[in-house]
Amino acid sequence: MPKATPQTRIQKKNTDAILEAALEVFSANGFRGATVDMIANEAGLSKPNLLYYFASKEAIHAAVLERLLGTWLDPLRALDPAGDPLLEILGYMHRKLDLARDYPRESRLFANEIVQGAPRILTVLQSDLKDLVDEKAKVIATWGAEGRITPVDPYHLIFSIWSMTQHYADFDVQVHAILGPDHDPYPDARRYLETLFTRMLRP
Amino acid sequence: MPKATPQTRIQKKNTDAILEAALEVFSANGFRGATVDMIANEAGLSKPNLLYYFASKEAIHAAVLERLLGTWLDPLRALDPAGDPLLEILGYMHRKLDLARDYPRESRLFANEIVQGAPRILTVLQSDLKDLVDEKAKVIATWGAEGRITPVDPYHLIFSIWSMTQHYADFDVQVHAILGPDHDPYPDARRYLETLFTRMLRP
DNA sequence: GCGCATTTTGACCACTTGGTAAAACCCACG
DNA sequence: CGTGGGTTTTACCAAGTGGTCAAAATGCGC
Repeated sequence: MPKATPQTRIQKKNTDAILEAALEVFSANGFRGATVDMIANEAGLSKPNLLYYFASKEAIHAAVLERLLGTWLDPLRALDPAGDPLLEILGYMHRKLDLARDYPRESRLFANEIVQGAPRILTVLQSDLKDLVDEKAKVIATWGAEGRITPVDPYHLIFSIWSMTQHYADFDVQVHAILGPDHDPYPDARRYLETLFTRMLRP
Repeated sequence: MPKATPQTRIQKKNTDAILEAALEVFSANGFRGATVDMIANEAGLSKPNLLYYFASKEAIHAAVLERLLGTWLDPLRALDPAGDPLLEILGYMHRKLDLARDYPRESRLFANEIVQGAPRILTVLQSDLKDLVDEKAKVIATWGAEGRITPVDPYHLIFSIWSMTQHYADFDVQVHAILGPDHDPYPDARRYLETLFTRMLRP
């Protein structure tokens, strides 16, 4: 087994290839639908070789999730209590929409996990995510109480930003089934969501 | 193999039990995560006995999906072009939210299927669903053009209703990870979504 | 170019899984 | 009764799966 922190050039190259391949395969098939062989194949390695770098299928999945978690939480972390309320919320929505457009596989990976009960990340949701959301919900509630935006339930405001932006990544095939396969939904989505949040929140 | 349309009392009882069990198991584990044994067990039958009623795992899945499709499209079908625009859209949103609350397994079944590329229902989405959405989008666009509601992109309006309401069923464990396991989110969600759509759409 | 640690492979295993075959069972009807 | 249709079970595959292991191949510092 290689050391905990990859050191040699070849270790870094292979672990990177494995994580990239695992993201591709897990996001497209879910945990149980993915096989170690698929991931090894996608990474250009043999199955035993892949298992030389990661102890098990679970371990690969955990590593992929952990690597993504930061990226996934950053847009909310960046919501600035000192900024202009409406612009801050619109900015958060824009960052999440960009994330859905640029990292759809990551979005689908989380979606797969959570739809099936989040057995592998529930504790992280209950600690890190909850703490972060509680903190930012308080900020938004204050803005509402001060009359700087329309007072709305801050938790459900955050849920609505998550759901509407991630929808374009997670339900991508449904969106394209309706709008046509060549239609890029993101420009219109951006305009629509801007209108929606602006009209709802502007005092 | 039993006839195409169940006739005997015992056939009806067993096919019903199988479809109910399959909904439970498929929605909780996805297609590949579900096993025929799990479904048989949940239905109180042996595996070969279950396969006496349905030719294959795929056949069970197809039957469950088909049975649900009507239920899933009805709320949009009921949107009345002759009604009051804002009330019609709010009514649609309410019906979808009630569906998420009362039929979360059905919602998750679709979510699982679509997140993984909808391999088994893509054609239905491209025909039945698309036609219905096109029709209702035209109605909403007319309301906007007539100034009876704020003009917004009707397709993205429909997407936003889907995503925000289904979020409470599909991402249920995440919602509860943040709000606490005993918190019922639906009353607050209803108020929030009413505010959101009313403020966005009221001319 | 030598020797050692790292990396890769081929062969293999135990277990799960979807599905089958045929015998056994049930039970309404004559 | 008893018999014949529908129903259920027992025993069983073949394929696929996650994972192991020892040996072979390959770097890489000296």
